[in-house]
Amino acid sequence: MSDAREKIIKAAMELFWLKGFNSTSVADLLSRTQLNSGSLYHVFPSKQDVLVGVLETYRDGIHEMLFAPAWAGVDDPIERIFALLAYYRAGIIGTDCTYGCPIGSLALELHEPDPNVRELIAANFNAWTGAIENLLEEAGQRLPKNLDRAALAQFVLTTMEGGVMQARTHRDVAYFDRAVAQLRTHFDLLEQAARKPAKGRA
Amino acid sequence: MSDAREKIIKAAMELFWLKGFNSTSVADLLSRTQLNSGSLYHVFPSKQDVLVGVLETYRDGIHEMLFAPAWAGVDDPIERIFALLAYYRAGIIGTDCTYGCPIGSLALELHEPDPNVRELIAANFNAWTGAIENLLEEAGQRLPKNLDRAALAQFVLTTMEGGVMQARTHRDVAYFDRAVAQLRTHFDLLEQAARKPAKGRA
DNA sequence: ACCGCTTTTGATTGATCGTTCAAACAAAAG
DNA sequence: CTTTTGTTTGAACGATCAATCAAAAGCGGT
Repeated sequence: MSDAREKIIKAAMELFWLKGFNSTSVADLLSRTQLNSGSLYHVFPSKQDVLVGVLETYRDGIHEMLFAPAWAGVDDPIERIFALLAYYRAGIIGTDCTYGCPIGSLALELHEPDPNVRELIAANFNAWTGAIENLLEEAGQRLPKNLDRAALAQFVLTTMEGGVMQARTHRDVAYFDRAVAQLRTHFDLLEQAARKPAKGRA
Repeated sequence: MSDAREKIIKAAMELFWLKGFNSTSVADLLSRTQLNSGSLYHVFPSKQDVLVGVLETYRDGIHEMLFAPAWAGVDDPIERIFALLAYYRAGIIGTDCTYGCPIGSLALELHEPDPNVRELIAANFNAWTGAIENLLEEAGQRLPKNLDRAALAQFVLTTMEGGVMQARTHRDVAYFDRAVAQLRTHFDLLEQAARKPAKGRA
């Protein structure tokens, strides 16, 4: 079986993340994997198919690669949401505020993406927000009954992506922290509103 | 005086927005402006300096290019915030959900940006959030006294960027709308909290 | 008309891009 | 050993990239 495929995917995951898709050349992938071009093109029809493989790997491995480490030792559903954000925070710190979400960066870098690619990026977002939505449902009556859980789950992703973008741009985690703090306030206010009869909209 | 510079900047603003910086070739700029390469390189030392010019133009023109049209006929400070978001919404609709924030896209596309470029992107974000912060201060006692206005202003940008990213990825404005709706809820809850003695954190 | 300076022309450069393919090689089956 | 099938080699291709530069053209001042 071709372990070449795995080597390429692994290298591509890192290089696309570090340099982006367009700025990563096939030559970069070859030198990183110590393969020859023919081997790559024996496994992947084109560079774009490498990207497809990368996105599929992220999508299929989101639990063991992302959620499992982020949620280790955390059981409370709402705290798991903020534990996930804390996990991204660690990524920001660990890269000297250079961190970018691998999916989000691709989402904005690829301006005229292949339909397959765009749908795979969307599928990654769906896997992410879907897991958050489960946590929100698990939170039950702690949140307002009529709250749109899917919308709030998307909002958590919004906060993460927007916070990462600004932290990276300013080279300062504080921008991410402030975004998370605002989201925490939002959750606090929602929990507060769930406790007493709703007065405003929720 | 060189109107070549203006022509190039104008073309680059559109092409960088449509295709991104890396995917826009100097040849693209030349064919769009009907100039020769020598003319471009007479005015700009390199392609990157065109990007610098574009970012400076955005930064210097943010009021007349963005805020003025978005805020026409809207006076209430908080409604101006949502009028600005509605203006982005119009951009999403007008591009068949292909719209990306010109600055945000560059922020994520450029992985190892020149320090000048990165600071210019940061300056654009600062100009944006600074204007929002002014609106929040203008809102006065309608918001909790101890609310961190700068943090909330950044959160508005976070919401816009994250919402635009998701709407574009899913090719569906609803993702942007839901993000804005969550932010509206957040503002409602804050205004509500400002009215009565604060119970939770704010 | 002439000068000095700015601007434009556009062919050309060398580098790098993604991709190809005939040939060599490896491994398993007959 | 022979054949078949799958995999790797790596030089080469044409396209495209950002950037160059000597020569030509424009132009205000005298």
